[in-house]
Amino acid sequence: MKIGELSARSGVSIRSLRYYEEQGLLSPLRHQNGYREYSPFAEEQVRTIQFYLSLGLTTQQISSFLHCVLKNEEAFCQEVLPIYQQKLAEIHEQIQLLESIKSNLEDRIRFILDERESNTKEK
Amino acid sequence: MKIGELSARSGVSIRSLRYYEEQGLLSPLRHQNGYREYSPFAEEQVRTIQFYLSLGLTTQQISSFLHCVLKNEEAFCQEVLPIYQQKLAEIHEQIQLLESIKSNLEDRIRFILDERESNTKEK
DNA sequence: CTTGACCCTCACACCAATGTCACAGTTTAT
DNA sequence: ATAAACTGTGACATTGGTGTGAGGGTCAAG
Repeated sequence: MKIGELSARSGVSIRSLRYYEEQGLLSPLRHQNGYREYSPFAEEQVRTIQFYLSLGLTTQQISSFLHCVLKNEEAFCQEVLPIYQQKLAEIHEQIQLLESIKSNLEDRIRFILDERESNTKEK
Repeated sequence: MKIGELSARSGVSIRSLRYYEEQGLLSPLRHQNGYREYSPFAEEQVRTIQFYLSLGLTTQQISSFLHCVLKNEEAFCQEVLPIYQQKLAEIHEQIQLLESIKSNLEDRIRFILDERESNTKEK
């Protein structure tokens, strides 16, 4: 199938499909006219890529194990676990930061509301 | 004081001080030679800016209320509360997203480890 | 007067996936 | 045959605070 069809089937923009190829995640054949020809498996492959992207992995990380996970169980691919663990640590750190900002904001919002209330009563 | 001193006192890079000015957060006087002259209050002002930035606010948001909070109690400045609330909502959303990724990663890590273990026992 | 330490402005780089043009060739349908 | 619908490459924009460097004034101490 050609790129437009793959895009329609997978819901991923043509731009992104070309980008994935540039990053080594897809390797469609080429027709003599230069058009990309994707195998029927490409659709699932694209969904797999999208899934890993949704976990916050970069195309570079994905490219390091995609060839393996497409042919095997994920658990079989040694490269995956350390990347997951590293990503989990990053996520954890980001959550910590956001939680601390959240507390800070909540405190200050509460303070402002309290302040307003006491000023209202005061009068 | 000149920019180098303010930078040293506040711990904020010269580059950032100039950027804050460009964004309307600081308005130092200028000497005839073009050098910026900061008042002694600038140090606290810069710390205030840094604090709001650490809450994840943009310079644009900060500029909308900085003039007020520098002269009044924060609770007095009407512009602050809606910005805090909006920011809190964003943070909340981001945390939700990260938490869902985190669960996903944890599940998959657990699965991989389980898989390895059962394969080990199997043999 | 010269050296070194400041200061100035302007501008590109960054991070990374995606959107969006511009411009051009190909195929398909009318 | 011509227009519409695809496809190709290339390149810039996005986000926003900060780093960094070029190229050039200013000033104080030796």
